[in-house]
Parts: sequence; structure tokens; C-alpha cells
Amino acid sequence: MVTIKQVAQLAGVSFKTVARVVNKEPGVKPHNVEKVEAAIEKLGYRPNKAASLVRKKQSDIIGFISDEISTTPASVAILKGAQDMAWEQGKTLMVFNLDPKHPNKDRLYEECLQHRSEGIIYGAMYHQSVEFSKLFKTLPTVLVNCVSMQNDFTSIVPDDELAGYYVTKQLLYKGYKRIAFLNLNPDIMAAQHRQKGFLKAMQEYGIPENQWRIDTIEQVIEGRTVNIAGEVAKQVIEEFKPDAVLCGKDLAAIKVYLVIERLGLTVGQDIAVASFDNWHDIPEILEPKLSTMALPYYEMGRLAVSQVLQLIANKNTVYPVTHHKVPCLLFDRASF
Amino acid sequence: MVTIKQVAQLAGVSFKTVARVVNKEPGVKPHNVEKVEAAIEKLGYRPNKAASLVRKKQSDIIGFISDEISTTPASVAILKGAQDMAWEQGKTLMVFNLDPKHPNKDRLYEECLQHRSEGIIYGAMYHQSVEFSKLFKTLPTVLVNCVSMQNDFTSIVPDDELAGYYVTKQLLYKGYKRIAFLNLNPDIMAAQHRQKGFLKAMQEYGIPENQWRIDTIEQVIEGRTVNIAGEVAKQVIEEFKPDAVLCGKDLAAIKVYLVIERLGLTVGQDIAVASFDNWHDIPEILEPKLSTMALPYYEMGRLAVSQVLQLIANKNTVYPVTHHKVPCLLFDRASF
DNA sequence: TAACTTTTTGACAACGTTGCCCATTATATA
DNA sequence: TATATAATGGGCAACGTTGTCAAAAAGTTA
Repeated sequence: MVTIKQVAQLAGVSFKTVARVVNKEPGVKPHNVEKVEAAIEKLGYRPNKAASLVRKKQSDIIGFISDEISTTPASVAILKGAQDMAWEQGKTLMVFNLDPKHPNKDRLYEECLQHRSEGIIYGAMYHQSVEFSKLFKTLPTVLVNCVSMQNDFTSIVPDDELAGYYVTKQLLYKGYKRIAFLNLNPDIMAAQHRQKGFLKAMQEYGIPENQWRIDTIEQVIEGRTVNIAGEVAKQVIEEFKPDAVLCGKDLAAIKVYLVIERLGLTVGQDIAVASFDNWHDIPEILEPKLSTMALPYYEMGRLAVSQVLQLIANKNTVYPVTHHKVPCLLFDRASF
Repeated sequence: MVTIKQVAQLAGVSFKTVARVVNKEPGVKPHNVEKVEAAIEKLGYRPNKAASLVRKKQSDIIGFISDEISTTPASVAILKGAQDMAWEQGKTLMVFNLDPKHPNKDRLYEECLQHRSEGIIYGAMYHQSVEFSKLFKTLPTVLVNCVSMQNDFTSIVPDDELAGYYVTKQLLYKGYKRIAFLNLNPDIMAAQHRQKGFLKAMQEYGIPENQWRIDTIEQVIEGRTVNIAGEVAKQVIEEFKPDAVLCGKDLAAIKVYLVIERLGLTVGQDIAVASFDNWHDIPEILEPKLSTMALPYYEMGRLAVSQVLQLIANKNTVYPVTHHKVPCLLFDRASF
């Protein structure tokens, strides 16, 4: 690779002058700027970021450690948001994926440290509570889509309670009276928060207890969660005869659609369907198009970077902890 | 950050000895190894990869530039595969996403060059033909899920023709006789190759032309492709009365399922459905479970890294070009 | 033209490593 | 015990940058 000195030689100036041109420092005669630029062009010179880091002690790198996040399509958007924001701020993201077989967060953190990452973002696949070693205190660290057990890290999560509350209120507002909530596995935080919001809306509207029900569409069998949305939906719809079904995820809403069709009913007419996720093309593919609460992954990714940059800027040894709940947006389509 | 010299001072040895311990070079007395390791532990020392790169001129970094790939869930697997393989080979992947608004591949390539990336992987969202500037000749470069206009880069793509051929043959083998192929937009390479495979199988089985038909489920209107799978499926099924439908993508298969149900028919019994993608949970969510040709994204990602490493090892200035078609796997479930 | 100011340039050290080579010490051999 | 050999340790230059500072060149004023 060509170095700054080779450029200098070709341009007939000192390498320091080349450095000035490269870094757009003022005080170089236009005449010399031209010569240097020509030499750079001719040799195809690129500044060596590593050398620059060694001297400047500034890497402009942010580590992004993900709990399998980048394999799960729903939350790929977090990564995209983070990357976009990082790029805008002149930082580059260094992405590491946890190996699902041997998940070793610390190992990846070490990697980031060796690259002199300025801060760390840890992203989880779904809204949950995670435990971290003290190693994670080394750098400014922000959690996305999860919180730490001890609540001792800045975190960014979707506002699931508000989402549950809001979508339920919308259903009630539109006149639906018998709502079945097919919730996710109650062990996960999202499910708990949404349920809280759901109940709050019910209470606010004074809906009696026999006019709604909550079931779970996921079963944990030997550590693996299995989706039983189909069976549950069938049973709930036949027994409880809801006029609206609120579904924990778009993927499960597909099953709900199929069940409703198979019963000879029509989604949106006989039974309203609402959901959570806004999972890529699915809501648009379904007929009628699915109205769903969009999880704000992209914005969370952006916010994560801006928060971590704030922590970096704040030159304390102990990083202030803040918690952020990002509101979800209802994509109001045609299913209710 | 603590440096090797500080460790040396604490351990009471020269910094060179510390370096030996850190890099596991032989020839350090166990006694000193212990002292050094204690000092490293106590100070929390991490070697500085940037400094190492400057000296060794070896970054162990591979640049991964993606055409929006990481936002599209289907091909996130490419990234995952690449990352896994890179990790196994002691390399780290530096991921960059093309900005869909101002897609500037060269800009990202520059970034990789500045980080002294040893090679580049360019991944596309869907199997297509892409044009590259001469800049891309700078480093060993491998294309995934696309080929270059001039065919002058090593490329890795799914074997769409074989996939089309294979799945069609399976349908014919199982006794289906009237097959409707609801193909993707014919402008994209995947659609063309699959169609070739489809026709080859038809010919091989001597199926007369009036016993199959091919329609397209995507329409390009003003640059935007719109999915018309629902309408097309309805029309084709009603008019042509196929006993099997081969669908260009799992997402569209959802629509086909809904259409079939709505006509009072049963998928797998009255009409078989097959598809391409194996798009995450969708095939498993559908009822009956969707049999689909899995696009081998994960393997393609792995292969990309291993190819780029091969190019790197091969110390030529002009990199040999090879083309790889990765076979697709049929996930044989219940829809045919 | 001289004296002074301002602009432009270059010399050199430093950043944290690794590679090379020589010095010292310990061990084996005569 | 003297000598040869192997094991161990350290000194120092080099990698490609940036930062500091002083030198040189150019411009300004009297």
C-alpha cells in the first residue's frame, strides 16, 4: 500500500504537507495542493485509519454486539438504524454476532476493546432482561431491545405497554366489544407490558371481565418455544366468538387469517384482526391488509447510536444510566 | 488505555517480554509468564489491534458491502454465514450498507480501503447483474447473490435453474400434471433461470404445452414492483384449474393459500403448492406446512468468505475469476 | 531596502505494536 | 573448571500517521 511519504516524494513536498492536504488543514498553497492531489490520484493513496488511530487515539468505531439479532428479520432494522446514524455521525459500526451455540458476550466485548471501539451497543432479539458481567462497564454501553437485570445500563426498548394500551383503545373506540388477546409467551417482557396496556384500556372503557380474554400463542417445551397460534385461535374464535382478535405477532396473524377464512368468516368484516410487529411485507401481503402496531426498531437503532455518542462525549468514568421507551406506531390498514 | 509498556513496568520485565507473552511466543520462563499475566489482568490490558496492523500490515478485516442486504430478512442469512466463517478463520467482518437514496458503492469501498480491509464481499438483495467501477479491482473481491455485467468478478449465486428444474421434477414425479408457475418479475435473473429449469423438466417429462402455464406475480409500475400474486392466483386457479401451483416466493405463497381457502379448496389436497425461499418462519406457520426450495443464503455467505480468503492467499495482482452456483435444498413439508 | 508580520513548509518526536538481532544467563559437554 | 550450546531477555528500529515547533518564504509597511 502506498504511504504518505511516497506521495510526498512524487509531489516534491514534505510528507507533512501531504498530510495537511489529506486532512484539509488550511495553509497550503493552492499550487502545492494541486501537486499533492495529482500525486494522490496517480498513486491511489488512501490514508491508513489504523495508523491514524494509533496516533490520535480515536477510532471512530462503535461496537455492535448482537444476540443473534441480525439473523432475525424483525430486528434487522435495529442494525440498519444504528448503521445509518453511525454513518451520519462519521462513525463506523463494527458488528459482531453472538454464536447461539456458545453465546459469550464477553468474548465479543474483548474484540471490541482490542479494536479500541469507543462505545458498545448490545442488541437483543426480543425485548427481555439480560445479565451482564462487569466487563460491560469498561466502555460506554447502550442496550437495545433489552434491559439489564440490575437496570444498570442505559437501555432502549419499545414502549410495549403504551402499544398494547393504544391498539386496544383503538379497537374499543371503533366499537369492538369482545376482544380476544392472543398474547406472546408470558415469560417475555413484551407480552407482560402489552398485557398491562391491554388491561388498562379495558378498565378505562369499563369493559366487564367476561367480554375479553387473554390466551397465549406460544408454548415453551424443553426450552424451545412452539407456536400454537393456529389451535388457540381456532378454539378461542369458536368458543368465545370475539368480534376482534389482537394478535401478539404478525406471523401468528397469518394463522388467524387462515383460521377465520376456514370458518367461512371474513377478516375485517366478521372478525377484526390487529397485531404487533409490522413485520416487513406480511401486513401488506395479507388480504385485507393487516393493521398492526409497528415495533420501532429502526428508530431504536438510531437512538442507540446517538445515546452511545452522548455517553462517549460525557467524559466521566461512570456513565449515567437512562432508560428510553420508544413509542410504537399503528399502521392502520384494513383489518379493523 | 493501558499499553504494553505499562504492563512491562508493573511486571518488572521489558515490554518485549510482555509482547511475547501476549502473542504466545515461546521462550519465556514460566515464572515471568505468570508475573506478566498477573500484570495484564490487574491493569486490564488489551493489545491494540490498530498498532499491530500498522506494524504487521495485516488487518484481518474483510469488508462486507451490501446493497441493502441487511434490511431484507431473506438474505440476512448471507451476512450471518459470512460472519460465522470469518470468525472461524480469525477474521473480522466490517459491514457497510448501501444507502438506498444515494447508493454509492465506491464510497463504501473507499472506507474499506482506509481500514486496510484485505478483501471485499459485495452482497446483493436478490440475484441480479450489477455494474462495478474499476475501483473494485483494487482488492480481492467476491460477489454474492449477484454477478457483474462483464462477468469479471468471482461470484456466488444460488443455482436457480437447478432449483426450478428440481422442484418441477418433484411435482411431476409425485404425479401432478397441470402445473401453474407463478413466477417472479421476469426481469430478474432468478426468474429467468428458474423458468429455464421449469421448462427443462416439463420437456423431459414430455408434458404438452397446454398442460402448464407461466404467469408473473410482480408488476413493475414506475420503477416500483407491486405484488399482484393474489389476483393472478385467483384468475389462474379458476381458469386453468391446475393441480399444482409453483410460486416464486414464500410470501406470495401466503396469498395463494388464502385464495385456495377462499375458493373452498384445501391446499395439499385439492391443489398442491410449492415455492421458493424458505423464508424464515413462514413455511412452518402455514397450514399445511409449505414445501419450498430453500435459497442457500447462509452457505453462500460462508462460501463468499472462503473464496475471498483464497483470493487473498493467492498473491497475484490480477485475481482469478470463478463462478459458483450453490444448489438449493427442497424442504419437503406438507403442501405437495 | 530594511524590518517586521504573516503565511507556508518541513524536521522530528510520538503513538503502541512487531521483527530483528545481540546480550545475558543457564545448562550441557569436554 | 573451562567451553560450547541453548534458553531467555532486552534494545532498538520500523510501521504510517498526527502534533509541536521552528525555519523558510512571502507579503507588508516604513
